[in-house]
Amino acid sequence: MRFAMAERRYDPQEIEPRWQAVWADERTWEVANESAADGVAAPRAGFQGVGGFMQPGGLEQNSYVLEMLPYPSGEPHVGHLKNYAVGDTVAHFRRRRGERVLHPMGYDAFGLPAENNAIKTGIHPRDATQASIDSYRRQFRRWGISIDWSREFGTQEPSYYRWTQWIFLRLYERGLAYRKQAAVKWCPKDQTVLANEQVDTEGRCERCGSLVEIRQLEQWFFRITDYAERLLSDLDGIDWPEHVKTMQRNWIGRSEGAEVTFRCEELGIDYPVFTTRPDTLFGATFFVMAPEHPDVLRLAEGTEHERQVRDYVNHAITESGEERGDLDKPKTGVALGRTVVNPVNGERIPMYVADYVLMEYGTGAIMAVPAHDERDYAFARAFGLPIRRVIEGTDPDADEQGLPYSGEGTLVNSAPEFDGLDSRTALAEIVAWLDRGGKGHASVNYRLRDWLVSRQRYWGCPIPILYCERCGIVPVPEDELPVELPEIEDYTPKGRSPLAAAEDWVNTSCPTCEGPARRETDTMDTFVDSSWYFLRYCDANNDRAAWDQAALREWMPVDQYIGGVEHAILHLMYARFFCKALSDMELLEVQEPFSSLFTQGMITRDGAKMSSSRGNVVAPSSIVERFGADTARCYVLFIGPPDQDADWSDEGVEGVHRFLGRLWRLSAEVAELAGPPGEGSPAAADAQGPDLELLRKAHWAIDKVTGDLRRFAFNTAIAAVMELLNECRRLRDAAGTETLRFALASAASVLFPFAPHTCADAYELLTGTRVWEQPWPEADEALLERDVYELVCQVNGKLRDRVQVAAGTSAEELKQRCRVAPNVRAHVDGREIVKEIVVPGKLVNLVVR
RNA sequence: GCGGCGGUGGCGGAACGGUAGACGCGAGGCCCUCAAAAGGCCUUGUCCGCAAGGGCGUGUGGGUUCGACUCCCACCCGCCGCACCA
Repeated sequence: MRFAMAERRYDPQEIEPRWQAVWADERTWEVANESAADGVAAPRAGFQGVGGFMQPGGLEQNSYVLEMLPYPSGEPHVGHLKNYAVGDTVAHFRRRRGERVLHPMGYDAFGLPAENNAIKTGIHPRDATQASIDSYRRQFRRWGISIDWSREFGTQEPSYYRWTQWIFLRLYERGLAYRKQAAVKWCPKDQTVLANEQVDTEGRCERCGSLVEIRQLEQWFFRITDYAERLLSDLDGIDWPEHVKTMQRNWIGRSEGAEVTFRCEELGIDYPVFTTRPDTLFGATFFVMAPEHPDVLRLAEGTEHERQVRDYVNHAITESGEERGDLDKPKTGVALGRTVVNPVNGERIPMYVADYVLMEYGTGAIMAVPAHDERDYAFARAFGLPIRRVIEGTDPDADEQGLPYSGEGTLVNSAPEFDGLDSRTALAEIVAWLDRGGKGHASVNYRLRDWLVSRQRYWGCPIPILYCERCGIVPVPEDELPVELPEIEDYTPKGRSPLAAAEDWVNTSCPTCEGPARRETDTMDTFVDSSWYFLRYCDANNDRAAWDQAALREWMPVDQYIGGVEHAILHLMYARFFCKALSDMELLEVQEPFSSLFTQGMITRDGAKMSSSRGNVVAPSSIVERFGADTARCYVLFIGPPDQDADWSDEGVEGVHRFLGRLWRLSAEVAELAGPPGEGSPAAADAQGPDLELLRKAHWAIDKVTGDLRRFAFNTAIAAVMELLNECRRLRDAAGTETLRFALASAASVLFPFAPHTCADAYELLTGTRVWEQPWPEADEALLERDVYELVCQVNGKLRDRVQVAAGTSAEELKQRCRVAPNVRAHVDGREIVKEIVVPGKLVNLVVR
């Protein structure tokens, strides 16, 4: 036994802070802007910068690796740990491959939890937020994440939100920020309005779960709908998970069709409707408006239905989204006592109000074609309205009972010039006919609504707008930015922003006419703050501008973005919109912020989401204290494929910890035994026996980890290093110390992105050098191929034997070797070989009869 | 209802159409120790068999193939989106 066992203890609590101090002192992970003469710190003199050694010509590629910024509340949870473990691994891997990597950190620090906490405790949101930020920063540093801390900021800092306001004003100038009166979604618990995206399917606030109410309010919106088409089509060009793209496509909800005008002759008003099936126009037998439609009451006024309509509308608009959205409930509605004229045939059809028509979509009114639409059909049956078939399906059997039929087919009962046409042709011709007569036109409709950004809350970015009695809406002049949040006494929301109570702050004078003016008291949706933070990182310390274009050119777009799938629509769509809008203003040169997106899966415990109410929360800090940061990081990556959900296991953590301990201890022992590094590196050419075997395994592992890192298969990458270490342990007595040194150094080198402290330490013990300054190792192709391998011998596809053969053995020879293998003979004897399949390097399959 | 993802040992999970179960956990046996902790060595899909070996095995049923966890068809189950979007 050459090695004394377990003499040295693996002590991450000593190792990890030691290396963290080196990286902090030397500012190892900072990158300077090449373009910049601004505030971004340049690396310390004398330090070459990571990657510089790889491409002496200075040809390094810049790359930008970013994890979604955290909302700081309390201390980070395991979801953060996984998020930053993935990002840091990617960042390290890219650096070692010669890229200059921008890997910054910040905090999405405005938001309701801090404000609600202030209401409860009286602690200023600013102070509570600052405490959380400090705690997050402390943890991230303790995790050893390779952050460029010189670019850190929080979105609540005036030096940041000054530029959020500046962007708001740019959007306002362009007409992309506007104010309008609308039916908006109001959360009664959070006491603020919400954007459509922030209300879930059941009509609940995505933050607190309360059922939202609808209110008529005048609010600020961003005109994201102007970008619907580009937001949709540009999805094709970005490397994002398909399911995220699908979710965005569904959310944007593009549909092609036509807008057709129906005229109410009694009142002389035109009502356009959107339809995707203008080919069914002749089948329209009634007309339906949403209860929220502004004309409904006016239409019914003076008719015998007035009272009924009024009652129905009142009921419908107070009904919750959940009740109204119930698909199983029978259709309800009330006749308006008015008619509209179908433009294609001049028919007068009755008007109804019904809650199955939504004000938010299309024009808030529809033509109803009961024969060819399920919902209209249900309504027609309930109200005894005529059903007229105008499309005959292609399937002749399904016809008579087959209503409603929503497929394509041949037109019937329409007009002589259209009857007999197939629905597609008819659709085009009918639209053309409408267009000629000024009765309609082809049209594209989107489900996407404009982004409501006003919030009636305190702890957010003030909207930089004034209301002047004389001049109306006046933007705050740029040189007066930021409009800072005033100090207030009472955060309690009262249906309007708490800022409204800050009289001294609210009352100001108009910059144009110098008359009295009042400040906008709403703050911005916090998703505004996070829609551009990745731009600010590129030039984080610029106090003259939001950014310098040259800085953006250097880093944007983000090469690899990493975060949770819960932002698939919200943040990821808003950020895309900002990019497009800013680029139209020539403030930015990219159209898409995130070239490549990775969405990590959730970590659950006992199959359930971790939450303090369930009491199943695993605090990363407790894991780090017990096992060290490297164990915590490796574990969350080893647990399974990183894009899938995974269940936490305490035993699994211990397993990873044992592995890191074995790696470190064996490295320490080999380093001690082998003496100072440098001399006698193992030459592959003359290695043989166990040395060759171990060398091969090392190169195999290098190759495997490299490939796995490229495809984000972190779990199998770690498994490969485990295999290499197991091989080192198996051969520790048989192989030479230099071979062992090489094998262990290789293990430490490729595991460094996952477990940077342990690997930096082991690597230094073994080689006397800093692993992060070494280029990523390359596997020796020659050593990846075996000179002997195990040939699998199958009979009728079943494994019957294995034989050792030399690499390069001919197919004929392989067949022969297979045929004579003892257990193969037992299965072949007395039967006829009808076919022999040879897969060189793998197997031979004998087909017998 | 529509769309997406998934279903493999006791558990988490591996497997370019080519040895199913890598790696880890757990479990069992053993070593070290006065003992414990830590560490080390071995076994571990399942059934039959002393063994050699054989049968069965990747949600279900079909198909393609010399060969299917992998490809095709039809289902079942679970999770996640979306859903009266005209």
